[in-house]
Amino acid sequence: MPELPEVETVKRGLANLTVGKTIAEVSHDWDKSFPNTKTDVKHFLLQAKVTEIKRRAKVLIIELDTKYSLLIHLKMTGQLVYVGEVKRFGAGHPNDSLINQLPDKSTRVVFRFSDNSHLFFNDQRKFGWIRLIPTAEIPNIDFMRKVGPEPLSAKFTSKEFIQRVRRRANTTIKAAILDQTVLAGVGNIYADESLFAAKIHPATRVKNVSDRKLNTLLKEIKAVLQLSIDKGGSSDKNYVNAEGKKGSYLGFAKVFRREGQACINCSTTIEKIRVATRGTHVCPKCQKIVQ
DNA sequence: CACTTGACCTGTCCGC
DNA sequence: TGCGGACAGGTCAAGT
Repeated sequence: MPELPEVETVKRGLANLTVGKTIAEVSHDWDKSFPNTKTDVKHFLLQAKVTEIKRRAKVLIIELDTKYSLLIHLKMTGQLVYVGEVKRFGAGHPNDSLINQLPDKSTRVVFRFSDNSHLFFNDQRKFGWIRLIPTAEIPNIDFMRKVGPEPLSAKFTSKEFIQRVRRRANTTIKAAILDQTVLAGVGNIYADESLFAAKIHPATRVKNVSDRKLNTLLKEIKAVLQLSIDKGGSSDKNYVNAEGKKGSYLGFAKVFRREGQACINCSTTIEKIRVATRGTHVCPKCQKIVQ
Protein backbone atom coordinates (compact mmCIF):
# COMPACT_ATOMS: atom_id res chain seq x y z
CA MET A 1 0.00 0.00 0.00
CA PRO A 2 1.25 3.49 -0.63
CA GLU A 3 3.39 4.54 2.31
CA LEU A 4 6.32 6.94 2.21
CA PRO A 5 8.58 4.92 -0.15
CA GLU A 6 5.78 4.29 -2.63
CA VAL A 7 4.69 7.92 -2.71
CA GLU A 8 8.32 9.00 -3.04
CA THR A 9 8.75 6.63 -5.98
CA VAL A 10 5.67 8.03 -7.69
CA LYS A 11 6.93 11.54 -7.00
CA ARG A 12 10.26 10.86 -8.72
CA GLY A 13 8.50 9.31 -11.68
CA LEU A 14 6.09 12.20 -12.12
CA ALA A 15 8.94 14.69 -11.75
CA ASN A 16 10.62 13.11 -14.76
CA LEU A 17 7.49 12.60 -16.80
CA THR A 18 5.15 15.54 -16.21
CA VAL A 19 7.07 18.67 -15.22
CA GLY A 20 6.67 21.30 -17.93
CA LYS A 21 3.51 19.74 -19.36
CA THR A 22 0.32 21.75 -19.74
CA ILE A 23 -3.06 20.36 -18.74
CA ALA A 24 -5.40 20.40 -21.72
CA GLU A 25 -8.34 18.38 -20.38
CA VAL A 26 -9.57 16.92 -17.10
CA SER A 27 -12.32 14.39 -16.63
CA HIS A 28 -13.56 12.64 -13.55
CA ASP A 29 -16.43 10.27 -12.98
CA TRP A 30 -16.77 10.49 -9.23
CA ASP A 31 -17.17 13.73 -7.29
CA LYS A 32 -15.50 12.38 -4.19
CA SER A 33 -12.24 12.27 -6.12
CA PHE A 34 -12.17 16.02 -5.53
CA PRO A 35 -13.64 16.45 -2.03
CA ASN A 36 -13.80 19.93 -0.53
CA THR A 37 -12.76 21.43 -3.81
CA LYS A 38 -14.41 24.07 -5.94
CA THR A 39 -16.85 22.44 -8.32
CA ASP A 40 -15.35 24.14 -11.35
CA VAL A 41 -12.09 22.23 -11.02
CA LYS A 42 -11.58 22.38 -14.77
CA HIS A 43 -11.63 26.15 -14.81
CA PHE A 44 -8.64 26.17 -12.45
CA LEU A 45 -6.72 23.42 -14.21
CA LEU A 46 -7.04 23.97 -17.93
CA GLN A 47 -3.91 25.54 -19.43
CA ALA A 48 -2.07 25.17 -16.12
CA LYS A 49 1.52 24.01 -16.43
CA VAL A 50 3.13 21.54 -14.01
CA THR A 51 6.11 23.26 -12.42
CA GLU A 52 7.22 20.90 -9.66
CA ILE A 53 6.33 17.61 -7.93
CA LYS A 54 6.76 17.39 -4.16
CA ARG A 55 5.94 14.98 -1.38
CA ARG A 56 5.10 15.55 2.28
CA ALA A 57 4.39 12.44 4.34
CA LYS A 58 2.18 10.28 2.11
CA VAL A 59 0.77 13.25 0.21
CA LEU A 60 1.88 14.16 -3.32
CA ILE A 61 1.92 17.79 -4.32
CA ILE A 62 1.71 18.78 -7.97
CA GLU A 63 2.59 22.46 -8.22
CA LEU A 64 1.14 24.42 -11.09
CA ASP A 65 2.16 27.76 -12.58
CA THR A 66 -1.19 29.24 -11.56
CA LYS A 67 -0.39 29.59 -7.84
CA TYR A 68 -2.56 26.52 -7.29
CA SER A 69 -1.46 22.99 -6.45
CA LEU A 70 -3.01 19.56 -6.58
CA LEU A 71 -2.65 17.56 -3.36
CA ILE A 72 -3.12 13.85 -3.87
CA HIS A 73 -3.50 11.06 -1.34
CA LEU A 74 -3.40 7.52 -2.73
CA LYS A 75 -4.65 5.94 0.52
CA MET A 76 -4.74 2.16 0.00
CA THR A 77 -5.30 1.45 -3.66
CA GLY A 78 -4.57 4.70 -5.43
CA GLN A 79 -2.34 4.83 -8.50
CA LEU A 80 -1.02 7.68 -10.59
CA VAL A 81 0.05 6.30 -13.93
CA TYR A 82 1.48 8.36 -16.77
CA VAL A 83 1.01 7.15 -20.33
CA GLY A 84 3.10 8.98 -22.88
CA GLU A 85 1.99 7.18 -25.97
CA VAL A 86 -1.20 5.20 -26.25
CA LYS A 87 -0.57 1.85 -27.89
CA ARG A 88 -3.41 -0.62 -27.91
CA PHE A 89 -2.35 -4.16 -28.67
CA GLY A 90 -5.37 -5.74 -26.99
CA ALA A 91 -5.65 -7.88 -23.89
CA GLY A 92 -3.49 -10.96 -23.97
CA HIS A 93 -1.17 -9.61 -26.64
CA PRO A 94 2.51 -10.00 -25.59
CA ASN A 95 3.07 -6.26 -25.96
CA ASP A 96 0.09 -5.33 -23.86
CA SER A 97 0.67 -4.03 -20.35
CA LEU A 98 -1.17 -2.16 -17.64
CA ILE A 99 -0.60 1.25 -19.13
CA ASN A 100 -2.00 0.16 -22.46
CA GLN A 101 -5.26 -0.86 -20.82
CA LEU A 102 -6.05 2.51 -19.25
CA PRO A 103 -8.49 3.89 -18.49
CA ASP A 104 -10.11 0.94 -16.76
CA LYS A 105 -12.96 0.56 -14.29
CA SER A 106 -10.81 1.83 -11.41
CA THR A 107 -9.93 5.06 -13.23
CA ARG A 108 -11.39 8.04 -11.35
CA VAL A 109 -9.68 11.01 -12.95
CA VAL A 110 -7.91 11.50 -16.26
CA PHE A 111 -5.60 14.43 -17.01
CA ARG A 112 -4.70 14.95 -20.66
CA PHE A 113 -1.69 17.10 -21.40
CA SER A 114 -1.31 19.31 -24.44
CA ASP A 115 1.14 16.83 -26.02
CA ASN A 116 -1.63 14.21 -25.82
CA SER A 117 0.01 12.22 -23.03
CA HIS A 118 -2.22 11.25 -20.07
CA LEU A 119 -2.06 10.94 -16.31
CA PHE A 120 -4.54 8.45 -14.84
CA PHE A 121 -5.67 8.50 -11.22
CA ASN A 122 -6.92 4.99 -10.52
CA ASP A 123 -8.36 3.97 -7.18
CA GLN A 124 -10.17 0.70 -6.76
CA ARG A 125 -11.48 1.40 -3.28
CA LYS A 126 -12.15 5.10 -3.75
CA PHE A 127 -10.44 6.13 -0.49
CA GLY A 128 -7.96 8.35 -2.27
CA TRP A 129 -8.55 12.02 -3.01
CA ILE A 130 -7.26 15.02 -4.91
CA ARG A 131 -7.54 18.58 -3.61
CA LEU A 132 -6.97 21.80 -5.48
CA ILE A 133 -5.77 24.57 -3.20
CA PRO A 134 -3.70 27.74 -3.50
CA THR A 135 -0.03 26.82 -3.17
CA ALA A 136 0.53 29.48 -0.53
CA GLU A 137 -2.13 27.91 1.70
CA ILE A 138 -0.63 24.42 1.76
CA PRO A 139 1.33 24.96 5.01
CA ASN A 140 -1.86 26.16 6.70
CA ILE A 141 -4.12 23.21 6.07
CA ASP A 142 -4.86 20.96 9.04
CA PHE A 143 -2.90 18.02 7.70
CA MET A 144 0.31 19.98 7.15
CA ARG A 145 0.12 21.66 10.54
CA LYS A 146 -0.38 18.38 12.38
CA VAL A 147 1.83 15.95 10.47
CA GLY A 148 5.10 14.92 12.10
CA PRO A 149 8.66 15.23 10.76
CA GLU A 150 9.99 13.43 7.70
CA PRO A 151 11.86 10.39 9.02
CA LEU A 152 14.55 10.54 6.32
CA SER A 153 15.37 14.17 7.00
CA ALA A 154 18.85 14.64 8.45
CA LYS A 155 17.36 17.22 10.76
CA PHE A 156 15.12 14.65 12.42
CA THR A 157 17.11 13.54 15.44
CA SER A 158 16.75 10.59 17.72
CA LYS A 159 16.09 13.01 20.57
CA GLU A 160 13.09 14.51 18.79
CA PHE A 161 11.78 11.09 17.80
CA ILE A 162 11.92 9.86 21.39
CA GLN A 163 10.23 13.00 22.65
CA ARG A 164 7.39 12.65 20.13
CA VAL A 165 6.87 8.92 20.65
CA ARG A 166 6.75 9.37 24.43
CA ARG A 167 3.66 11.56 24.07
CA ARG A 168 1.89 8.27 23.35
CA ALA A 169 3.14 6.58 26.51
CA ASN A 170 0.17 4.28 27.11
CA THR A 171 -0.46 3.05 23.62
CA THR A 172 1.44 0.35 21.77
CA ILE A 173 4.68 1.19 20.02
CA LYS A 174 3.15 0.12 16.72
CA ALA A 175 0.18 2.49 17.11
CA ALA A 176 2.63 5.25 18.02
CA ILE A 177 4.77 4.97 14.90
CA LEU A 178 1.68 4.60 12.70
CA ASP A 179 0.45 7.93 14.10
CA GLN A 180 1.21 10.47 11.37
CA THR A 181 1.46 13.29 13.92
CA VAL A 182 4.34 11.47 15.63
CA LEU A 183 6.33 11.02 12.44
CA ALA A 184 5.34 11.06 8.79
CA GLY A 185 5.10 8.25 6.31
CA VAL A 186 5.20 4.97 8.22
CA GLY A 187 2.35 2.58 7.44
CA ASN A 188 1.63 -1.05 8.23
CA ILE A 189 4.40 -2.64 6.16
CA TYR A 190 7.28 -0.50 7.41
CA ALA A 191 5.99 -0.48 10.99
CA ASP A 192 6.23 -4.28 11.11
CA GLU A 193 9.58 -4.37 9.31
CA SER A 194 11.26 -1.72 11.46
CA LEU A 195 9.94 -3.18 14.73
CA PHE A 196 11.28 -6.58 13.74
CA ALA A 197 14.67 -5.11 12.84
CA ALA A 198 14.78 -3.32 16.20
CA LYS A 199 13.66 -6.50 18.01
CA ILE A 200 10.68 -4.78 19.64
CA HIS A 201 7.30 -6.50 19.96
CA PRO A 202 4.67 -4.27 18.28
CA ALA A 203 2.25 -4.63 21.22
CA THR A 204 4.76 -3.32 23.76
CA ARG A 205 3.51 -0.18 25.50
CA VAL A 206 5.61 2.88 24.68
CA LYS A 207 6.32 3.49 28.37
CA ASN A 208 7.96 0.06 28.52
CA VAL A 209 10.32 0.67 25.59
CA SER A 210 13.74 2.01 26.62
CA ASP A 211 15.32 5.09 25.07
CA ARG A 212 18.06 2.82 23.79
CA LYS A 213 15.48 0.69 21.96
CA LEU A 214 13.73 3.77 20.55
CA ASN A 215 17.06 5.00 19.27
CA THR A 216 17.55 1.71 17.47
CA LEU A 217 13.99 1.83 16.17
CA LEU A 218 14.48 5.18 14.48
CA LYS A 219 17.65 3.92 12.80
CA GLU A 220 15.75 0.89 11.52
CA ILE A 221 12.80 3.00 10.32
CA LYS A 222 15.22 5.10 8.28
CA ALA A 223 17.00 2.02 6.95
CA VAL A 224 13.81 0.21 5.98
CA LEU A 225 12.30 3.26 4.26
CA GLN A 226 15.51 3.96 2.37
CA LEU A 227 15.87 0.35 1.24
CA SER A 228 12.30 0.36 0.01
CA ILE A 229 12.82 3.57 -1.96
CA ASP A 230 15.87 1.94 -3.53
CA LYS A 231 13.71 -1.04 -4.51
CA GLY A 232 10.91 1.10 -5.91
CA GLY A 233 8.53 0.46 -3.01
CA SER A 234 6.28 -2.46 -2.08
CA SER A 235 3.68 -3.89 -4.41
CA ASP A 236 1.42 -5.98 -2.22
CA LYS A 237 -1.58 -5.85 -4.50
CA ASN A 238 -2.30 -2.61 -6.26
CA TYR A 239 0.71 -0.37 -6.00
CA VAL A 240 2.51 0.65 -9.17
CA ASN A 241 4.79 3.59 -9.93
CA ALA A 242 4.18 6.42 -12.38
CA GLU A 243 5.08 4.13 -15.26
CA GLY A 244 2.68 1.42 -14.15
CA LYS A 245 5.45 -0.84 -12.82
CA LYS A 246 5.56 -2.71 -9.52
CA GLY A 247 8.13 -2.23 -6.73
CA SER A 248 10.26 -5.10 -5.42
CA TYR A 249 10.70 -4.34 -1.71
CA LEU A 250 8.49 -7.19 -0.49
CA GLY A 251 11.07 -9.62 -1.83
CA PHE A 252 13.35 -8.20 0.88
CA ALA A 253 10.77 -8.05 3.68
CA LYS A 254 11.71 -10.07 6.76
CA VAL A 255 8.32 -10.43 8.48
CA PHE A 256 5.60 -8.71 6.45
CA ARG A 257 3.43 -11.33 4.71
CA ARG A 258 5.83 -14.02 5.94
CA GLU A 259 3.52 -15.63 8.50
CA GLY A 260 4.08 -19.38 8.65
CA GLN A 261 7.64 -19.04 7.35
CA ALA A 262 10.88 -19.30 9.32
CA CYS A 263 12.41 -16.24 10.95
CA ILE A 264 15.65 -15.35 9.18
CA ASN A 265 17.40 -14.93 12.54
CA CYS A 266 16.22 -17.87 14.62
CA SER A 267 14.02 -20.08 12.39
CA THR A 268 11.03 -19.64 14.68
CA THR A 269 7.78 -19.51 12.71
CA ILE A 270 6.63 -15.96 11.97
CA GLU A 271 3.16 -15.25 13.34
CA LYS A 272 0.41 -12.92 12.23
CA ILE A 273 -1.43 -11.26 15.11
CA ARG A 274 -3.58 -8.15 15.56
CA VAL A 275 -2.11 -4.99 17.08
CA ALA A 276 -3.63 -1.52 16.93
CA THR A 277 -6.46 -3.16 14.92
CA ARG A 278 -3.99 -4.01 12.16
CA GLY A 279 -2.69 -7.27 10.84
CA THR A 280 0.76 -7.50 12.40
CA HIS A 281 3.69 -9.78 11.66
CA VAL A 282 6.11 -10.81 14.41
CA CYS A 283 8.77 -13.32 15.32
CA PRO A 284 7.61 -14.45 18.78
CA LYS A 285 11.17 -15.27 19.81
CA CYS A 286 13.06 -12.22 18.51
CA GLN A 287 10.36 -9.77 19.58
CA LYS A 288 9.35 -10.12 23.23
CA ILE A 289 6.83 -7.91 25.00
CA VAL A 290 8.42 -6.05 27.91
CA GLN A 291 5.94 -5.87 30.78
C1' DC B 1 -6.01 15.43 26.29
C1' DA B 2 -5.03 10.32 25.45
C1' DC B 3 -6.67 6.63 23.28
C1' DT B 4 -9.79 3.40 20.57
C1' DT B 5 -13.24 2.29 17.26
C1' DG B 6 -16.09 2.78 13.18
C1' DA B 7 -16.75 4.50 8.59
C1' DC B 8 -15.27 5.11 4.09
C1' DC B 9 -15.04 1.40 -0.36
C1' DT B 10 -14.33 -2.77 -3.50
C1' DG B 11 -12.18 -7.09 -4.66
C1' DT B 12 -10.68 -11.45 -3.06
C1' DC B 13 -10.69 -15.46 -0.50
C1' DC B 14 -12.60 -18.95 2.59
C1' DG B 15 -16.10 -21.97 4.36
C1' DC B 16 -20.54 -23.94 3.71
C1' DT C 1 -21.40 -23.14 -8.34
C1' DG C 2 -23.17 -19.49 -5.47
C1' DC C 3 -23.34 -16.75 -1.33
C1' DG C 4 -22.29 -14.54 2.97
C1' DG C 5 -18.87 -12.83 5.68
C1' DA C 6 -14.16 -11.72 6.99
C1' DC C 7 -10.34 -9.28 5.56
C1' DA C 8 -7.13 -5.93 3.40
C1' DG C 9 -5.23 -0.91 5.48
C1' DG C 10 -4.73 5.19 5.63
C1' DT C 11 -7.05 8.62 7.82
C1' DC C 12 -10.47 11.14 10.25
C1' DA C 13 -14.67 11.80 12.90
C1' DA C 14 -16.81 10.31 16.78
C1' DG C 15 -16.76 7.64 20.71
C1' DT C 16 -15.02 6.34 25.67
